[in-house]
Amino acid sequence: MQSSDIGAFIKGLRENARISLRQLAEQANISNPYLSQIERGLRKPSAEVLAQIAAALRVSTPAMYLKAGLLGTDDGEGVLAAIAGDQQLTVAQKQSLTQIYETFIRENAREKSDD
Amino acid sequence: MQSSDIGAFIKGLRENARISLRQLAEQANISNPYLSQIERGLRKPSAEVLAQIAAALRVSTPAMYLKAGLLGTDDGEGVLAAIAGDQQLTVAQKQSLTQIYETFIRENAREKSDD
DNA sequence: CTCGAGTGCTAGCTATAGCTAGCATGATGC
DNA sequence: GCATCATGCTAGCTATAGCTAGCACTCGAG
Repeated sequence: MQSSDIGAFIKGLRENARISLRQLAEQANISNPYLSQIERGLRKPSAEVLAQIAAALRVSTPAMYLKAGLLGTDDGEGVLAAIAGDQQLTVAQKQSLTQIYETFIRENAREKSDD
Repeated sequence: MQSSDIGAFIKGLRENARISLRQLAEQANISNPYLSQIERGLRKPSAEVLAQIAAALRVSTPAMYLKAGLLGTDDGEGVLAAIAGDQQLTVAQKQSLTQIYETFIRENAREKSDD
């Protein structure tokens, strides 16, 4: 995912939400010229700014980070991040989910190598 | 989690790993003065730098982000979104994980209302 | 003693994230 | 026509992330 793609991603979400660039910038608490530059790929926003935009667009922060390349998809970090950060889960439940997830990944990797 | 705490967290991991500041900086591909400043809370590293340090210390990127305050603990829908977006999972596995997650949430909600 | 290697740090620099002030354009109402 | 509001954008600025050059210190070997 290149930085220009995160800009297009944000712009697409904003247009789907039918709000103007200024409205989103205000809701995300960043300046509208800066949001314009982000959408056009002229600036590379920090994780904090991405999190603010994600909140304003009602997208989860991990999903936004995934799109921006700050979390990878190859080693299941997106899922593990979300499990780790979920406050509704107990520690034991987090461990269970993590182990189940890793078991699935191992099965899939084994099936792949069997091909 | 304040930024000075992420510095102490990194320093603690490094000391546990018994490597020098220069060794970690080299493995993380950042300058050693900068790593020194990060550990002492004088600089606020970007998510990319945190990910590099995490990889060098063999800590997952999401765990590092959590410590740095870049991932929160409140967004529960992130788990479902991350499961849905994970390319390594089959459709059946996604359904299983989703159901298990939702079961856990229901159990926790019921226990809460019993209190 | 000196020298070399290792350690962590300081000072000052460059590049850029994110901002403010303000512009250009279009639409609407008088 | 003008004024006002909304839209997205440009230019130039400030603060700081991250760097290089080099310092001070410790330890061990000769």
